[in-house]
Amino acid sequence: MTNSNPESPVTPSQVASTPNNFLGDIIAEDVRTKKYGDAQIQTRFPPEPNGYLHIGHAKAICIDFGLADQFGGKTNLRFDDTNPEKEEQEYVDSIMADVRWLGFEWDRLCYASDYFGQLYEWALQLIKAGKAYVDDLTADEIRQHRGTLTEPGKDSPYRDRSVEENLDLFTRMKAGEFPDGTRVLRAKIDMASPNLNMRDPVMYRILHASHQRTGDEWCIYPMYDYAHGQSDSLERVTHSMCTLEFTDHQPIYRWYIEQLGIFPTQQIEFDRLNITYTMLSKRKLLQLVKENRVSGWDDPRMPTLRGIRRRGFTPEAIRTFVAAAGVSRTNGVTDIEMLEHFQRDDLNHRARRAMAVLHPLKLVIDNYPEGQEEFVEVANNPEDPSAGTRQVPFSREVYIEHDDFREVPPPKYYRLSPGKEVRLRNAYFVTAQSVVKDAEGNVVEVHCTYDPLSRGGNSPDGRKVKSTMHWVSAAHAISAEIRLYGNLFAKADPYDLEEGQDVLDNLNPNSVEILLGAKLEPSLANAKLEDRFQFERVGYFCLDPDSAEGKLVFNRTLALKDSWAKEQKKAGA
RNA sequence: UGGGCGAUCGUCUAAUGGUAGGACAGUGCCCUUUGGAGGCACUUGUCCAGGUUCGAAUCCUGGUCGCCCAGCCA
Repeated sequence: MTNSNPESPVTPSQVASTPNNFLGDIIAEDVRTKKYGDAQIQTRFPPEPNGYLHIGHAKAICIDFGLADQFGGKTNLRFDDTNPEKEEQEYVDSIMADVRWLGFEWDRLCYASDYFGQLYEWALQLIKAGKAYVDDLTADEIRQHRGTLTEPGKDSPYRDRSVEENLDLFTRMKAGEFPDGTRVLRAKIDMASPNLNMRDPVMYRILHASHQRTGDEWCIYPMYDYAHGQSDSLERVTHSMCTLEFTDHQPIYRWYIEQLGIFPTQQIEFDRLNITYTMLSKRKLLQLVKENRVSGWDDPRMPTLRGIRRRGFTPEAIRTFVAAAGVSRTNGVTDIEMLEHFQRDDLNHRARRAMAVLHPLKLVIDNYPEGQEEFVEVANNPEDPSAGTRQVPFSREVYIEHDDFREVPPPKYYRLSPGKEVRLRNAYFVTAQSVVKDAEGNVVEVHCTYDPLSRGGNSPDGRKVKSTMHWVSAAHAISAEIRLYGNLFAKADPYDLEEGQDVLDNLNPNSVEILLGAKLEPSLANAKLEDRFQFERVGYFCLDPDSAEGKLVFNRTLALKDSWAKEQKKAGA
């Protein structure tokens, strides 16, 4: 993937995959100054297994794995599984699969729960050093004692218990002698700190809950803030990248590391990925699934990796997009068009072309012999000659897109209309002659004549046509269900709410449109899952797993850019 | 309001005291057997006010605006 030879061609995506950013600058400097001696660069991707990964995680993954790779280091996948009440094996499995799908492989597979024993020992050590105490205050009382943003907190009345009493109480907490919520272990730091995170943070809470990995071995569980920094330290993570909201937690991690005298990991924060028309709250995403507002975590409208994968997005495009969007410390919102651009760019180069008519209109070629059929040769991908060609059947009756014929053409309309000659792609020139209408006056059939000399799509006399249209032979067409997807949210900023509204009130009511009458060229009957196609002049599509024997379902990944639609919009405006 | 973080084209992001550049979006033209793709061109920006300096997006001072923090969530 890296290219050190300046003479050899470098593709734009390669350039985009190794951008300069402030994280790389920091690591490069640390490598230069040998801050960690001869130790390799070590990073980690630390998801909590309480939901499916989404495009925002993809950014973190690309940063964690990408940066380590760039500097010859390694990356661990570590599950931050310190809250058994929210975490499930299902999520662990999906996260591993999704990381691999994105194209990354971890060095070590770790769990914060691997460190429960060590963390407990360290807690004992802190108690013995007079740096931690058991607090009997209720959650409510602890909150009240914490103070506010502007007022300092108050010491708990249990803050000055003896080491012996703390040791006794904490070991009994572990032994299961106390009910949930009755006591916690807290770090003795500073109740007056302007950083609320430092006002004697809770280290352990009592939770008689079964953990997906440790079962019932523990009934006390460490808080994230007590577990995270030490987990990094234990894995000798040199650079621990995380999102901006954890900036205020750095002092806690450092405090534990200093008190314990263990390996000092360096944490560096970066901005979260935000995308227009998209919502990346794990909690809200869960709600969408639970309330059946979408078909599941893998609904093609979901911003989950599972969802966009089913929609037809590729790991390559996601990685290119993440790199292009960049990383900084500003809170911004990236235009979803940027994601779509890199996905189209990727698919344009790789996707096999096919012809599919979404809204069929029958076109009868009056001077084409009845009962005759022939095959025309079509390039599988004009962008890639090595993709070869295929034979597509042609006959007297074909389907064309309803929108490709206008009885009364508007200005700048290049497609078929009475008396106008156009090209049926790779086949023949045809000229519209007459129409058949139903009782309501809708055009239901168009009759035309063709020029037999224009076989393949060119006339020997050099005649030009203004438009080329896709088509499917009616006699050979296969049917399929087509699902057209749009943005899940109606507003660029889903959180742009009226008083009393919820973000889910901004869901786009038209985020999916299902077409049942589409006609496709027969070769599409052989489509397999993960195959990607460009239906020419329409968009990029992939086979949906809902497909079954004799029942094809295609998802539209993205529509092709449409300058005619833009033209119409301008005319209408 | 206490603390932390941040502010560069419409959007995202470079420039690390020395020509404000790229990508996306937009506009126009060219090309085209996909109104796709491609090519060319164009437009638009350093939050504000002072200061230091030969020279400031960058350094200093003071404002303004935005984000995060008061879970026994992560």
